[in-house]
Amino acid sequence: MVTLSEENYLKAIYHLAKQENTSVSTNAIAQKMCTKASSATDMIKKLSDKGHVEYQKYKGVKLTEKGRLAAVSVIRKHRLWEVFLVKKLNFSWDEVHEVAEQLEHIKSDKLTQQLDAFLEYPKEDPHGDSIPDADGNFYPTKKVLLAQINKNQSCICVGVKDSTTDFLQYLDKHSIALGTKMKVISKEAFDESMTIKINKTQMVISKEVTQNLFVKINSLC
Amino acid sequence: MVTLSEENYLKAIYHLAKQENTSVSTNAIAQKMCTKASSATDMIKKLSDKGHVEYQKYKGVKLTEKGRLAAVSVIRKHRLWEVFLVKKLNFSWDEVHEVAEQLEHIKSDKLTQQLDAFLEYPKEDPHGDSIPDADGNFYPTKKVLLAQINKNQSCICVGVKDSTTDFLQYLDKHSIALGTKMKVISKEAFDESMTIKINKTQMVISKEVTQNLFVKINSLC
DNA sequence: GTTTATTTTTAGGCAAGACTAAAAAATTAT
DNA sequence: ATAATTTTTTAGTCTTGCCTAAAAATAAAC
Repeated sequence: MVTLSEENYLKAIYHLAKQENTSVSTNAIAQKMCTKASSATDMIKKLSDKGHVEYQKYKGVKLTEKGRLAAVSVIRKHRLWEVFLVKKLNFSWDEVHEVAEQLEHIKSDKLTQQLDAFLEYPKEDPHGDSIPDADGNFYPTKKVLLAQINKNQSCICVGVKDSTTDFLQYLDKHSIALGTKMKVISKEAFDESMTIKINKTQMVISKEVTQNLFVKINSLC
Repeated sequence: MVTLSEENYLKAIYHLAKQENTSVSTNAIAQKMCTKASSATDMIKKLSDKGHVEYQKYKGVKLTEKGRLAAVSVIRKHRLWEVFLVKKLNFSWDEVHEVAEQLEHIKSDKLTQQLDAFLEYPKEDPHGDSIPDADGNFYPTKKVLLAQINKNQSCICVGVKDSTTDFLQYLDKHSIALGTKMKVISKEAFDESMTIKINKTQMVISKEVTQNLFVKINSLC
């Protein structure tokens, strides 16, 4: 049995290591969890005892396969619930995270499985992040930052890098959502701003936006 | 802020007092919560400090209006989630309770409200129990036990009194579910068993069943 | 290659929620 | 009405997850 707190630490470690299984420092974990380093050390010992991480004093931690699966299971649930909230309950991008943080800890294999089916096996959450399958495997999409798209190329919004409320609200305000198609009209060398066309309307977006919006190249047009 | 544990105690007290606001004993609470009386006393003090119950030493507790609303809010969420699980995720009667026990503690007014709308404002959960509205008001259905239905009367199954797994599985096995229409063919004075007709098939059911199945009289036939 | 700064760990405490054992109040029986 | 029994409360402990302060290990600076 893995506690709620343990699940949150595992998730934090997973995200800090970002797929590669690099070693994660105690301080980094403490910072991500908004606790003190001593609290992180306590939890690290517990996770180590339970076989979720490999731990050597002063050397940081690495997730074991057991720990990775536990973390990915939580991430899978989090992302499925986000899809549910947006698709079925009309939540907007910036409202889902907090609730999904709670829902991700519900323990019921049948629930997760049936929810997945009910949502018709989505591959990505509303922020464009890949949803792992029940075995913990990801099928990542080849998303790139909008900044890397060339003039006259078309693309589809598939996610965000920065997921702060400010940015998500900016996008909502300018009618940019997951699945929105856009075409790059021009790029300014000076400030790296970009003019894009969505439907019939053109708009200028700053470097900050182009570097935080993930898109998939739309090969159809 | 009301903790998970506090919510569970409030719910237990509410159910023990069963609508009327009668006084509930420490022992009864402890038993319902599967803890010891001393633990119940501890929590009672905390709930009293927070204004959720009126408490006098050795005299038991009564819910305050604040406490009642907190309890009903949890019950509302529990029952809405049960409807969701059965209607949308194909859970059966006897599988929902455990999961709903977890989901009922998710804190998000918007979630509850949107879930209610998504389910099209159900009035009853899969066991036939009334779902309170957002203000904590119940609109109870006039359900009666099947035992009280007269010969040749028709009725619709709306719930169960005994919600043990054994009973729910018995019902599943005999194709009796929420909404199932049935007609009383005959009643035996000897053992209080009953012959009922569901669709075209007749079956004999024991006193134990008739006294644990809630039905609504079907005035249409 | 010491010395200084940073990171990490240890040690000792605190609050929540549970427990056991014993004391106090209330209830029941004689 | 007093004795016996049951219920409830108190007192003291335990575990989880957090904290602060101090010690130990590592890393950086000179």
